[in-house]
Amino acid sequence: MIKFLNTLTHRIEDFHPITQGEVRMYTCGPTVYSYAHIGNFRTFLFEDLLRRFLKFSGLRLTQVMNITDVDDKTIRDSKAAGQSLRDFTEKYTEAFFSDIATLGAERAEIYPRATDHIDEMVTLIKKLLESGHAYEKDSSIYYRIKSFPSYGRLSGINPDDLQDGISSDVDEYEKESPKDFALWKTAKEGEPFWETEIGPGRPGWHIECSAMSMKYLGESFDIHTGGVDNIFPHHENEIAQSEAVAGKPFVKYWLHCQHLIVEGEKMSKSKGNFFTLRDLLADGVDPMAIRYLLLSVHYRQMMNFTRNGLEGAASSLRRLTDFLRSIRDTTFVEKNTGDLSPVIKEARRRFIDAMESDLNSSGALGAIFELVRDVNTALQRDGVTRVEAAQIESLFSDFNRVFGVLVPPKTVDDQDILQLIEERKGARARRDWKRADEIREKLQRLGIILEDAAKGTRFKRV
RNA sequence: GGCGGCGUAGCCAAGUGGUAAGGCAGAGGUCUGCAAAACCUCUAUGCAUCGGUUCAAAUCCGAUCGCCGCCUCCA
Repeated sequence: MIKFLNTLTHRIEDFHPITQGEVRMYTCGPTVYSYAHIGNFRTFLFEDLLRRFLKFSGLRLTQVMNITDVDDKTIRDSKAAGQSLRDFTEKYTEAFFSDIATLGAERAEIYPRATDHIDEMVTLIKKLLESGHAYEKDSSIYYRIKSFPSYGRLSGINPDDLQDGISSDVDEYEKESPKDFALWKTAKEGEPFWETEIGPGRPGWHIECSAMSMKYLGESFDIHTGGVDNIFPHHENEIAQSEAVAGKPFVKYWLHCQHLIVEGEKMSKSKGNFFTLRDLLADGVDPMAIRYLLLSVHYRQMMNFTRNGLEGAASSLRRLTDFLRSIRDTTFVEKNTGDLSPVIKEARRRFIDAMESDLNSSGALGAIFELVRDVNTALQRDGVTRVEAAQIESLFSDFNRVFGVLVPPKTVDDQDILQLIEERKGARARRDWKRADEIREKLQRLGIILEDAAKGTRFKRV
């Protein structure tokens, strides 16, 4: 049974999709005004892990991830760049797709752009105006929080307790209550706007997610995710908007990913610890090590992203890939002293149990690594049978369907490397260790590690 | 001020009542021409501190200390 901690109830709950066998999920996507940073990717990869595990569990899945391509920041920065909003956001949208592909994330079914759904948003706003949940003030339109009694349920915030800080009202527009939020912002000089039935202007941030999620997933759907910072006000506002229109529960399970810090400090541009994927790749970091590291810590746990951790993740990953290779390279035995089948079965059970427990990825990895040790021990002692090897391959294949951290080894059989290995083989046969070591060292300088195994010499890149 | 989270070895981290998973790093050993990989052994009588409940607590309760988040359209 899959269980999730539901932000809405603060409880671990059994997961029962609204329609049996089918999951409809909305994951808050990027605001495309710059390259996404490592913290953003933690959330996106958490969503990818969730996506993969739901599918692995046999559920049919429709995932929608929005692209926010109009808001204060995209407008501000496109202006600064001297580009149209569309051209500007297109650049970062493409960068986003390219980055998540590098990190091995599967594609969602639908990636709706906010600017392609202005009509849907206008329709919602009109309904909110008609029902008295929204009001117009100086040509902008606001949501009246007082009109929605359960406002604050998700975040546990009582609107009356909110500090009326000066900064909470950054808009110069007038509102009935400072806590009310903008659904529609009237057109301003020099800013993009849409000519609509509710006047010229642009949407507020929250309404896009209500409009697009309901359009593609229906008025009630199963899962909605995002970073913890979205709980309030973004997701709270989405609930208020959507339920006021539909009159039924908006989302059944809310899942929120905790933030990360970098080298023990909150990530910020001024501290210089603000990493994009490109920064890390330029530093020679393996994207799969980043993926592994980000997935290895439970998603609700604050994680500390460090250089040290990245190196550790790369080593852990290498242990897994080396293990798989030794399974593939080994000569099977007919019979061995210990039957591995129950061990493999137990590892699979523990892996799935952990993942079903609110995506306990650390526990799941623990199960995999224990199997690795047990099988390596068997390999050392006896060897494995063909049947056992097939069971291990099958488990690892399932593991990788969920984690997606093992990439097939590059099959670039570099002719020069093979030739040098062949030459070294001859040298070793002649017991010409000097020449053999020269070749090893030469290749090592090129990042090629030679390993002399029972079945001959093999190489890997570091 | 309001709401919430966290504190487990050098580092990362699982474990929410039954006697401390796992990974990385480190030390010693086995194997190997050397090396790598792998394996074996070692590395927390203890889970921030102090009390309490219990036959039994890292796990439940209370207090204290420390760190952090949200309440600002930052994942």
